Amino acid sequence: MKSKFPAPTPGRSGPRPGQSATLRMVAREAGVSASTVSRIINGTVKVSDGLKRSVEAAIAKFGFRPNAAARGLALGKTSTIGVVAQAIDSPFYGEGLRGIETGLRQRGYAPLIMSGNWRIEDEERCVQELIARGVDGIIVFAGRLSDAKLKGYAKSVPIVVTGRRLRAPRLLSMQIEDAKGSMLAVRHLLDLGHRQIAFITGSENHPDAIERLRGYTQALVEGGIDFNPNLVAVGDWHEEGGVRATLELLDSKSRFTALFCVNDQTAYGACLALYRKGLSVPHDVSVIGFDDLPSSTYRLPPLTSVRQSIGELGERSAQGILELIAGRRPRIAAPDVELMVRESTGRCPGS
Amino acid sequence: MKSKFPAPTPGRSGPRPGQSATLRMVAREAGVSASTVSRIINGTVKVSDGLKRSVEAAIAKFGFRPNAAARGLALGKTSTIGVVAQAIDSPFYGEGLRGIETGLRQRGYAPLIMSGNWRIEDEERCVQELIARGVDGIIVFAGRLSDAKLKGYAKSVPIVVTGRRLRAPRLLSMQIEDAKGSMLAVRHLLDLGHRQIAFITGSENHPDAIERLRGYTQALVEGGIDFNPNLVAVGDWHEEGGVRATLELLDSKSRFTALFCVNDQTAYGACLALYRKGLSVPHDVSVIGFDDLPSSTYRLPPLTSVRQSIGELGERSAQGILELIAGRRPRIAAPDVELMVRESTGRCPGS
DNA sequence: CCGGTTTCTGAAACCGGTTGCAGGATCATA
DNA sequence: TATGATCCTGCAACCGGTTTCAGAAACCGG
Repeated sequence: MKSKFPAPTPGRSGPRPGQSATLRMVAREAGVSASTVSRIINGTVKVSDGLKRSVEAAIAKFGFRPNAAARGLALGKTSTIGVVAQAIDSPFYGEGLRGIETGLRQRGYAPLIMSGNWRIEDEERCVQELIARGVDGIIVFAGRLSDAKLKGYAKSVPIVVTGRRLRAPRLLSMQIEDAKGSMLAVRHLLDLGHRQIAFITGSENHPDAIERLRGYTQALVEGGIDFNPNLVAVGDWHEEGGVRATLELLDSKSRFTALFCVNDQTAYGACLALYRKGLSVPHDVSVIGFDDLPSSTYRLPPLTSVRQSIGELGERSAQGILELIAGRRPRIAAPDVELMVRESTGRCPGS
Repeated sequence: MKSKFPAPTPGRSGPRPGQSATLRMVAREAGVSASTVSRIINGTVKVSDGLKRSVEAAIAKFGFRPNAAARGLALGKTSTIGVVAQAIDSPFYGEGLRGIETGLRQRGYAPLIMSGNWRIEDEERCVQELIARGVDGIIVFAGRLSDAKLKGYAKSVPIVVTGRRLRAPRLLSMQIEDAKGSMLAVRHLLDLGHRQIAFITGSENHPDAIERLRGYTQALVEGGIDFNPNLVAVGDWHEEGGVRATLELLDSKSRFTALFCVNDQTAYGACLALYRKGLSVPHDVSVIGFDDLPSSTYRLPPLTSVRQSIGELGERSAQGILELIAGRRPRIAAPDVELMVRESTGRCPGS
């Protein structure tokens, strides 16, 4: 009953030259059964010292590493966490992914990253693909997927989602304090004597953008200033949108001495546009961003920004998903926002 | 002979609420055998129309997606490509990873990304871990691992490595034309009348840094200028190193009117340091970077840089690894370097 | 109307680890 | 020394797909 079954010949590549060793090969080499080797590797039970030594020798000899697919199949887990990002190449996501990787690595998990490209259907495809790949959990980093869908998916796999507030079993959401961050920024500008403060938002219907706009208006009102819709322009979260929106603002009749941008990349664009128009930051216009990307420290001038430590958020997401997997109900919140004052903001010219 | 074997109870989580359907469940529902369902899904053989329809109905009903671990085990492949990056959060790698993901996605592969953190031992751990996870191939994006090790690993799995030239079976290397890029940059500066051109390198023993330095000296020599070691400073590939190195250069007695940096991030730091010292770019000093990161277009002033389309490099790496997996010997080279002239370079003040 | 194809379909082996159960060896106790 | 408790280890079932082989059904021409 050994091998009536002919070699399966997977694909056309044939048996690999360096074909990795199997558990049974190690077992045969060490003169024990596969179960014993497995138990030694996982430390499931104690085995006699002699055996242990010889098995370890055999493992070393073959350079054996248990096949993850087989192990995953048997255990029903893959030690892999799916991550849905939106654009793997944006500095924002880069930092978050680093945090996630760091958080997962130390527990023996690895991230399987996919990009949603800000498209709801791409995102959905990602989630399904990840589930099919049997990830043990999914982290949705700032997605667009509907709450209902997310809850539904949470039935088949634990989910951590950032950027919204949502309660469901086996799901953890972490909301950045967008409004609070905006208020910090605007208050800082008010303190500097600015009264005409413009705002460049992201895509108009994006929840984060909406919240940040809300914080902006609220802080203005608290400062006794009327909200002026002409001082709000629409960007696209990227530098390009920042340039465009800033030019629009400058072309409109409304004057402003300070500019608060929905994120740092938008602020970068804004600074460039101001520079093109011969305006100096912060002399003529103060500029504040949101996110505090690492490179903001090195802008000219260094950009004042609302810090929301994305890296930390990533690490916490990782921690959260692992807790969920362990069956616990984690109570983890996003890190606090905080204003990093640098050189792109200064006293209002006239004041 | 149904189930004398008690439920294995994987972990403590028990059977999941939304436990995904299995092939046999679908088969039972459709009144056929598992083999038939498998064949229909993979299109291995033709089946009668009626069966096909009812099986598809059953699949849809359960929302069935074949378990990737099981499939991987049976097929001996995982449709996953391991990627060893160095720092997932650097803009450089971000762009490369996007390219890789794009290239893989369309062929049904997904990247499993790990960070080597520029440490050779981390990198090695990554590669081993990836192999254990049964990836079908590995892309090493600008690594430090020795050529010999790499060749060794290539015996167990196809490898694409960027940033060096190396020939081995089942291995494809793609070398960026570092020296050529440097020469483009320096020649541009020479054309603008600069004669004192400084250079900030990366970590001193890094192959890319060495090559870029070589291109720099060669272009100088061709321009009839002696190489002056006092005009070379050491950075760390990051903004911080650029700042430090620039300050060192300024403090030294050697004057310079142009500054070529080993990469864009270093150039960002250099610009900041110049700004701090009251020097204007490009009025007092011209600055050129290398990589042409997306954000370089939006620097103040927009940075002149040697473009080496990392995204394209990533896509080609993806294409290369898939070719290797298919058993072919791809002939793919890195994209050409090209100088993007922007506003951080201008005519030499005195000329 | 029958033997020979051709086409489908199902049973079962297999991928490579994990683990419940049971049997043998070892040890302690009466 | 007999006997029950404790340890250790091997057998074999199982995870969930894939694939070979063989048998059944449908189709062919003679």
